[in-house]
Amino acid sequence: LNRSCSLLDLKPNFSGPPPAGPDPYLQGNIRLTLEDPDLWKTFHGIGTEMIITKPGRRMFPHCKVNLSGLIPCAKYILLVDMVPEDGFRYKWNKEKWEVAGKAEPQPPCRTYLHPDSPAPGSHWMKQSVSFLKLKLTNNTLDQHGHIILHSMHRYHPRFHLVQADDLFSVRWSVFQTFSFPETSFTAVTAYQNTKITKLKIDHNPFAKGFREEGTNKKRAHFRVERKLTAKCKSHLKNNISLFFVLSDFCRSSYEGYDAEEGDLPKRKEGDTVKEERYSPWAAEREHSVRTESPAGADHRDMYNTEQLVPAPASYQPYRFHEYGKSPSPSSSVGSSSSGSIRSSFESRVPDVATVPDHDSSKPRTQEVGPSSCGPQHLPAPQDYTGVLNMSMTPTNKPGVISHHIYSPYGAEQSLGQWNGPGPAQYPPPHHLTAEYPTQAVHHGYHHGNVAEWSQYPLFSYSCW
DNA sequence: TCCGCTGACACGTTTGAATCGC
DNA sequence: AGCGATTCAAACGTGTCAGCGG
Repeated sequence: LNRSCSLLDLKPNFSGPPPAGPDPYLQGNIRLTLEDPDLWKTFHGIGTEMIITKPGRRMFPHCKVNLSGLIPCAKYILLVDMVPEDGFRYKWNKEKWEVAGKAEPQPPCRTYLHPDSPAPGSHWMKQSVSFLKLKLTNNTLDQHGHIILHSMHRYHPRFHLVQADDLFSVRWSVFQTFSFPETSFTAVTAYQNTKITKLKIDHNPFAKGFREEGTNKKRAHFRVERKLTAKCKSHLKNNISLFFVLSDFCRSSYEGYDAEEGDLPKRKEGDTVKEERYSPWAAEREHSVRTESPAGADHRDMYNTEQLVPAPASYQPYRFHEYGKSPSPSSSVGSSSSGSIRSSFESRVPDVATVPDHDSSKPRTQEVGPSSCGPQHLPAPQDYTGVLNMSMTPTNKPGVISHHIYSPYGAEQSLGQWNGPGPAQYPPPHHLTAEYPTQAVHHGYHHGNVAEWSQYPLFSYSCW
């Protein structure tokens, strides 16, 4: 059932020291499968939307993957970032998505580091890996480390698996990238497609209160009260008698209620979702038109692979058919390649934060699960919990990379072993936006020394 | 006027501390 | 005293919707 992709190619990030640990050859069977692919496909068939809010909003469905083929004893780091699907902004118009212009400048690029990282392969493989706590925000000044996105823009999550004992050795490590077409979504501040709303309510336990069975009366009552409150505020502000307020409310509120009841049959149409399986994004995903990509990007990906897992043939072609005339600009480009696993040599710079001064002798307080792999002098997993901020911050120490790690589980601890900017863990907002060097994207794999590396953000290729 | 965004709200789930029984 | 099961309240996550503002 699971969608999966096997490692088709494997190369070290760059010509640095060889990967620590076992022979990379042994890693050729690594598989990363998306859990609950049917649910994702159901959403994708309609056109997944993800709410983004200032305080941050979880994804639903949330990213959950299974890993296999890892070396049980070797340590791995698992990351997720969000990649723009294309260079456009969209709008919801008459029950479909339309291009509404060029994409806005890319927000500060962040990567979410799985809280368990780093952990041995046995840990990653023993159960599914959930990114439940990953949050999306539209607040470009966000200080919590959530992934920043633009509303009305399309993205898809991308998973990065790095074999590394810790974040400090990531640079010398092999990493692979995986993505799944059906996980693409449009970031929105309010749902546009009512079918998506219905799907979310039906499948998300937290939204159980909005399901049609049972609680309608309560919510209707709630709406009435809200309406009264709003009207009272409004009318009182204008010194209008409460008598008229109430009489007006009594009329209009029930009109509203009736109208909603009348809407129910429309909502029921959502039940036909499965029959109507289509996607506003049709075939464009296959083409991945990144029309706004920096020139020359194609030459950057020499040492990494992205395992793009296309939807099954039975799934995507109909979308292509249904939306062949989609206004989406990419739908008219290229051809579908569904039906086979594709390894995409997407341009990117495999730069990962590295701190040379890491004290490996520091006592460890916790290991990730039982391990029979002998002594491992590694930081406690939570040390790296959270999100990597891709922004660059001036540091006092030459050669120190100042990627910021945000941790929803303990910000203080998360950076405990980094020789980064210290108190500037949450840098002034201007660091978040202005210092993302797009030029870094073009010079990925020739790093002479650590100081030079510090110019480059982690996975900067994802932002253009 | 339109439309995207925001914040307050009710409802349900999750979490963790407190309590109880063995 | 220690452990596991249960209870309960606070925290959190959710979609809704009126109002705001560009």
